[in-house]
Amino acid sequence: MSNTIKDIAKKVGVSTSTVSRALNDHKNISEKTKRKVRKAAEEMNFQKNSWASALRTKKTRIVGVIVPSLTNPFFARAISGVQNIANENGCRVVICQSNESLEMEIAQLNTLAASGAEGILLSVTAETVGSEHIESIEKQGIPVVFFDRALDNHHADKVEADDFGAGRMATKHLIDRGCKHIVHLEGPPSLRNSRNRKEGYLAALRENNLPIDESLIISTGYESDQFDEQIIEKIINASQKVDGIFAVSDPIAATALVKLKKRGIRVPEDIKIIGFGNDPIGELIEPNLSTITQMPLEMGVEAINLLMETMDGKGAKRKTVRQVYTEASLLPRESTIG
Amino acid sequence: MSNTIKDIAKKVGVSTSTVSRALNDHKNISEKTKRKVRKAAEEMNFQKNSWASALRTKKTRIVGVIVPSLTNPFFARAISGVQNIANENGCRVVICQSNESLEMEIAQLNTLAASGAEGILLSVTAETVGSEHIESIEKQGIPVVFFDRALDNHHADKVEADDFGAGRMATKHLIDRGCKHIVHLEGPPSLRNSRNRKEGYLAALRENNLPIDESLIISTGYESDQFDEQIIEKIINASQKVDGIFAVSDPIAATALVKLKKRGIRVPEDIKIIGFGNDPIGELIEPNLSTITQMPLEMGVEAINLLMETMDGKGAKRKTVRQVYTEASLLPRESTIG
DNA sequence: TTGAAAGCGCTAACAA
DNA sequence: TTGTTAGCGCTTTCAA
Repeated sequence: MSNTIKDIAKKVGVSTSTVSRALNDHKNISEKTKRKVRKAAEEMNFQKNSWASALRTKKTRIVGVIVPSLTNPFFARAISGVQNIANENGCRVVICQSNESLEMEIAQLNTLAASGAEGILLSVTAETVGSEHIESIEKQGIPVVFFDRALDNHHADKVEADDFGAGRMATKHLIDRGCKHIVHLEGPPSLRNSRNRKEGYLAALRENNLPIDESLIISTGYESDQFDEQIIEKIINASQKVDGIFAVSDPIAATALVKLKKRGIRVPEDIKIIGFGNDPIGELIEPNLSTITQMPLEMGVEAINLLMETMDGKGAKRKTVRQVYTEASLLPRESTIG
Repeated sequence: MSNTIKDIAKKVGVSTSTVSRALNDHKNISEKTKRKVRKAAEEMNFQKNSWASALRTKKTRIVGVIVPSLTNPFFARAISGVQNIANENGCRVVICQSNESLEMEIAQLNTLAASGAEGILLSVTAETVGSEHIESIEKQGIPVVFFDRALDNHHADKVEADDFGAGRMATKHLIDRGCKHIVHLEGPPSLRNSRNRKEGYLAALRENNLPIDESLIISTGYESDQFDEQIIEKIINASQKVDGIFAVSDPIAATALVKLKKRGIRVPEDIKIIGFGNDPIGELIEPNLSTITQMPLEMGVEAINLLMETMDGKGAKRKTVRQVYTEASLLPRESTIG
């Protein structure tokens, strides 16, 4: 095993407490001693035993991250952002996937709490409705920060994309391209993001004096395997001839695009389609999919910053809830322009 | 904070050592005492402090996993397998992504070692050539098990897919469908997987008395953004008319498919294409992509089992290297059948 | 079968 | 500015 502060103390000729303080940059230690101690630590390749430290201080420097799925490029990227900042600050990141299952989400939260996570970054599942399980974690003194997917009836800090603005931007883009009868493929209404994107869609219609036709709002999931064949029927058989589609996600948009093409419908000539999220898939399908880009890395960074601020808040519990919005922007490609 | 064994001891009326032993199922404790202690622990919702335990026993029950990228559905799934088994055995899993960078891989290995990982599951980057960095970890007594992507000149346990067999199967499938001039889009030769898939391709050609044409073997990466436009030129301008393509990955196969279609080449009529890995993208492109399915979950399970066996090996260091192959199978779709 | 006591490596109150 | 000392919660040797 590696060296301990005792070894350093012996070598430098001071006490272990002086070593500990020097290493932790305590203010009451002379620069000279600090230098000597640090030099010795370096030479001996000292690694502080974080369990001993955690045991003593009750600070583990562990943060947990729970995402619905690691496969989603968005989350993978956001996690990179989290890891970068966390590591810079001497924190370890423990990553968990809930696989869109509330049961898993609860289990992961409890496991994280049991393993001493000092804070948790959470992106909820589409199944998550109540927030008792989250409150129970917070009651244990572990702060939770939502990122990307938040619960709106829960008072915790949140980092989200501007889903409303982005939904409006996407819809406006279709309108600008001449669309009059725009379908919205709506995500699970349990998710705040889905609802906000839909609200953006509705706002854009209203602002451009287009009628809102409830039959053009069709429910689906986020992933392509949740795409139901009936959606195509509904689009084709709509009372008004559909000429635009705004989908809640790129996989859904891409699936719709492919299936419509199979039915002989031309994209973008007959129907223009825009997705959401800038999934790599959009560049592979034909025609390329217009989409909304988010900033996953930045979102991860914002979230971990918020969390660490709270963690280091020395018990001074803040009463305000902070909400950070990251930018989203339009990425027009062939499926709306071509 | 939560209860300690001291609290349990007080409640049950025994000593802390008895509680500790009862909880750890020590053989010299009567069943009656064990029952009482466990009941109390349950009632008090006792969570053992793993740092105190780690500090004392020097066993952390932490395993690290390093993958090139979390975005890859294959790795995300393999990690699920690892997490399931690890959690069942009271282990925590720390996940890191190396982003296909050797420098990152080295950094992650060192971070994991410093945070006391007792074992590491590693899927190397395409840049990884030497194995000094891995040896240096092993010298610290931390066993490393390769999964999916292994280094062949390194004596550590490995869990891999049967890339050779799968490459042969894919190529044989094209031959069975009537292809005579088959291009292989080859992955980075630094990766054992790439080489094995290519060897499978060559074997299939040989076994079916087809000539091997070096100009039909074209280098590329694993990801679609590593696809070079020149590949298309090479395929179109080949001396012999190409009628089949076996690509090292689905993203590469899908990109080739899309770009060939843009050039007016029909798939599968003119050229049949098969990829590797069963990426969701294969079902979204038109025509659907034939592919090879692997068993990511099983691979993760095998890998963590191997690692835990070694970790729990009570110092009895094994001298043999174990190698596990997981099955791969053919998934024919429209791009070779249609 | 159980208990007493020491100690893992670190930190922090208190004393000097 | 530095040292002494006690103790975080757990395991384990030794003794009973």
